[in-house]
Amino acid sequence: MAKTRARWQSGTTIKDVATHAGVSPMTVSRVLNNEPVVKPATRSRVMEAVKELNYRPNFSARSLAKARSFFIGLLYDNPSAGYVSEFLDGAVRRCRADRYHMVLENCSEADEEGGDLITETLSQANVDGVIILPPVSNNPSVIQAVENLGLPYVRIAPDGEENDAPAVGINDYEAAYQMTRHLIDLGHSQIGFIKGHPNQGSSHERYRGFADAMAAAGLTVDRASVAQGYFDFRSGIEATEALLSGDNRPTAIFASNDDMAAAAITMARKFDLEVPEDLSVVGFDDTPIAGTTWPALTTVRQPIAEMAEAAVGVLIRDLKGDSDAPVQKRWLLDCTIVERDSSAKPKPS
Amino acid sequence: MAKTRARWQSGTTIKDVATHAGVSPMTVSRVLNNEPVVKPATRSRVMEAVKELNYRPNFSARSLAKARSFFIGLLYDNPSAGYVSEFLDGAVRRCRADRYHMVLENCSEADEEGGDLITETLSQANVDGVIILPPVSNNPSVIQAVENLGLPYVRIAPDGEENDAPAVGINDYEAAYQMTRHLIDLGHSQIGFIKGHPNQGSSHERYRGFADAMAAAGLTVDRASVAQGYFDFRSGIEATEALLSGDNRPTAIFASNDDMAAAAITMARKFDLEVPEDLSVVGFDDTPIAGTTWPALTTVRQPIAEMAEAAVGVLIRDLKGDSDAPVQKRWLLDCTIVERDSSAKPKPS
DNA sequence: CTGTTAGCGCTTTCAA
DNA sequence: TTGAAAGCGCTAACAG
Repeated sequence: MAKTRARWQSGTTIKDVATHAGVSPMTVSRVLNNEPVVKPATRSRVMEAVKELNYRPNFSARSLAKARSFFIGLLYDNPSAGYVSEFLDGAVRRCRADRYHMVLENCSEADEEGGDLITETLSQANVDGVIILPPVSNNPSVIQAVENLGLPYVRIAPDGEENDAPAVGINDYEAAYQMTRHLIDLGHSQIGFIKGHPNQGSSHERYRGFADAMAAAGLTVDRASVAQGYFDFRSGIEATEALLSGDNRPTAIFASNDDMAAAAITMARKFDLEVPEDLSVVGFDDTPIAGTTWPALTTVRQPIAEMAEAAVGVLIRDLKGDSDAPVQKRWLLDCTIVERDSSAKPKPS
Repeated sequence: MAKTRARWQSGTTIKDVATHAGVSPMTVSRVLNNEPVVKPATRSRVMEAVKELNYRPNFSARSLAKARSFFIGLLYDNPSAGYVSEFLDGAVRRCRADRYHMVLENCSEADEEGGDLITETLSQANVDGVIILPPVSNNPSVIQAVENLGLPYVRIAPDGEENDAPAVGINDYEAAYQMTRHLIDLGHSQIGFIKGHPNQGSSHERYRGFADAMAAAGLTVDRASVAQGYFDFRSGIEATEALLSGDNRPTAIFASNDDMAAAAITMARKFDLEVPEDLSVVGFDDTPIAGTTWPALTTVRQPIAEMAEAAVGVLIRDLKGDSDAPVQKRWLLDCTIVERDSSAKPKPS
């Protein structure tokens, strides 16, 4: 017995369809690729044959002939879990519209291997282009590897402006500015801020947004009202303790991410402060945690899925090569503030 | 000027390498595929040529010739974010060992489309096999579509036993049993249980494990000590309230997942109960939330990455077809209990 | 151990 | 508007 052909192949080829429809394989190909030149009558004849034979094109063959794989690689490391999966949603959705597919590549070992692993993996994956998630989007050796392969790529939320490859990110500054305004508009003037990890660009942007909004409102930001955090829960605990132990206790705390905001809420209780009555707490990111704090957290929602769609869109456009105009290099999407229950007017004291 | 060839192609082919090394293309192919027959001297000569020419194999061509794509599809919907991303880690890692790659397919629209979308997408994706995450692993129309395509597949944590395709899951019953033992061993005898969503098989298994452990210890489980939840925070709040309002207030609460356990911790405070001094609370899943409750949550850790590795391993073995022996159909991996700060001995009253 | 031949299934190119 | 020929880059099968 002949070794069965791979099970995923339906077995029928374009040739069978051609015979069945009484045309040449080439015509079938044209129909399948939606080329407009085919006569409607012929087209429908072919379509019928396709249906009847339950024909499925072989995409390896197509890739080989077209020299395009219709696969897009996604390089990630281990950002917050929610980030990847929400990103995937957007990316996969956008891909489907153009019949592309996402291939995943974990880059956590990229550092030791110095990019060689990426090079090998990526060329095996046979992708037409690559999307690079943070923090990999700031990893020079990975970027280098991708460039050496000659692959077009889009970076997500990269820190610096070191190169001119397209990048998609969020407007951290603006979002932090608006969130600060939200607190100010509620009537707060003593606002504490918990910074993010100093090795990440967004930390600085968020702080800038906060500081500028305060300044614009004529409010002062002194040392005592800013605490250093590192994006994790534990550091949020310590930062909050510092903020709440001072003389001029703030009536609101703006943490640079949700984990630290959750910590602030927890810590408030140790100080016998009710949230939001005695202390408003707001975060950033709208991670799942925001829905499981008590009270539920007012926070900044990143349009992660939209970023994904944008990134895939840019890449596909590039791949198609139908944009001769110099492409825009940097997209900054706007966030939205999700008002839940952890922020309110300060108690009239 | 000729249309440039796709950028991901290095341009050099197996033929160039062959010429450069003074052998036939076939020999190069054998070297590249690690076939042991090649004479070491020849092999190294080829390797050098590969290096010098910076040759990268074209995987579409290989796929076409081998009738295998080396892609594995991952069908998911939207389980908890952490689940997907941890699963991916394990899957991608395991794939790399055999030079496979993961292609992602979102199935959230599968219900309306009745499987047709999946059929189309999947045949385009050109995958050799498929791994199906919950809750899709219980979606009959998706399973049907995959089977129609003749694709081998592995389901993750499916509920029933309706079919005999391979499946990988965790031993919910055993884990719940052990966690209950943990509480009993600490000295608790009044233990409240918050059930999970009744439409999921794991809810029942976890409850069974709890009930059996209690029975085995000679402890009674009455109506008042079991509350219905639905896996979300809100339902955990209500369930805990019910549990804590009764006459025989429990000294420990076992929630069927972490979200509900987080709710239990929150609710305990409303009742002026300290955790774990007055009330122990334990969860299930070890989601990121478990690290951001206060106190940190004792919970059951699922070996998600291991499940992924197992699933990919099974699939690849099947794909290789090198196992003639009837394959095992169902794997149940063991969980581990992560003891943190939310469980302790009951206060001597 | 290595080479030759003949495709894999589709698309490009050119001709009709 | 359609078809014929000639590969895309690689590997199975067979010879030697």
